[in-house]
Amino acid sequence: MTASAVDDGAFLMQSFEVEKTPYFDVAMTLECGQVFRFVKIEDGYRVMAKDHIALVHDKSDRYVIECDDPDYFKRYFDFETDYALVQSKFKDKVFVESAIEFGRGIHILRQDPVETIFSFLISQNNHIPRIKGIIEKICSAIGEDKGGYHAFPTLESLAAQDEKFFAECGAGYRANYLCRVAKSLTHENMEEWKKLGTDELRQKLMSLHGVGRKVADCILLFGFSRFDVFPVDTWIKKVFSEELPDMSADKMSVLLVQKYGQYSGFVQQWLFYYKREKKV
DNA sequence: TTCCAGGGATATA
DNA sequence: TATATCCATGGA
Repeated sequence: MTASAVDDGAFLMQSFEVEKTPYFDVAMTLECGQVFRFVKIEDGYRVMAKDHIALVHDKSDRYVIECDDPDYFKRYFDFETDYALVQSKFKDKVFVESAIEFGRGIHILRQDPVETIFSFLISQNNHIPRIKGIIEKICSAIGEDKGGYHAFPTLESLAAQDEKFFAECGAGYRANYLCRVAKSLTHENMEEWKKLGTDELRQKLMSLHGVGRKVADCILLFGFSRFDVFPVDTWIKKVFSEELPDMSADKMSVLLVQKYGQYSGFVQQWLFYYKREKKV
């Protein structure tokens, strides 16, 4: 769908602007693998998040963000964090500094916890283009029709589906995970989960069928804004294949959090993007 | 055509 | 605790 096709939508009543700096780049932020519900439009991106939508227009000196809820997207894009300060903490790490130079404009999005749980369940052993397709099919099928786009489905509507539904959306063997997790989450209170410490919250997440340490850490980072995590996937394994040979992903994750501390999540994302995009 | 992907569950030792 | 195998699917 083109921008003009949705420009007249009743949901795009407000807009705000963000000055361009080296520390925020919409393309990097969306394309770095942390989020799956966005499409490229002529002058920027169309972003769907939970039940919200935004059109991000890339002007020469600024971004103009048309959306249904400016407060939601100001928080979503994380304009509060001082990324220059975070990046300044890693000047002495040679490889990390190269990765920062390459992905300087990445922000860690503040995504909806439930949407993040289902997105990263689908992500396991899967390619990013296909992950996007599966999520889109699920949203189109059972997400609320907002007039021009579909919201991410509510937990109730996800829990009402059987395994066959998720399989027909292309989820493969993960259909069983999605179905079971939807049903078990209806007994949980996300607001209470948000109050938990990182380790305790990880245990909660890993108790869900199909959620291991890596997926739990992605959910912690992107869905609960916990930065003291270091998700280790196939790309991060490649980054550390010489430094940490023959080490399990879980063990590597623990070790890397010890090494990079409270800002581990940022480091992980810079390295992931650098390795995957630049293929170094 | 084969390989591989933002892995995890399960069985086995 | 550590390792091997299986899992659906489609992009490259």
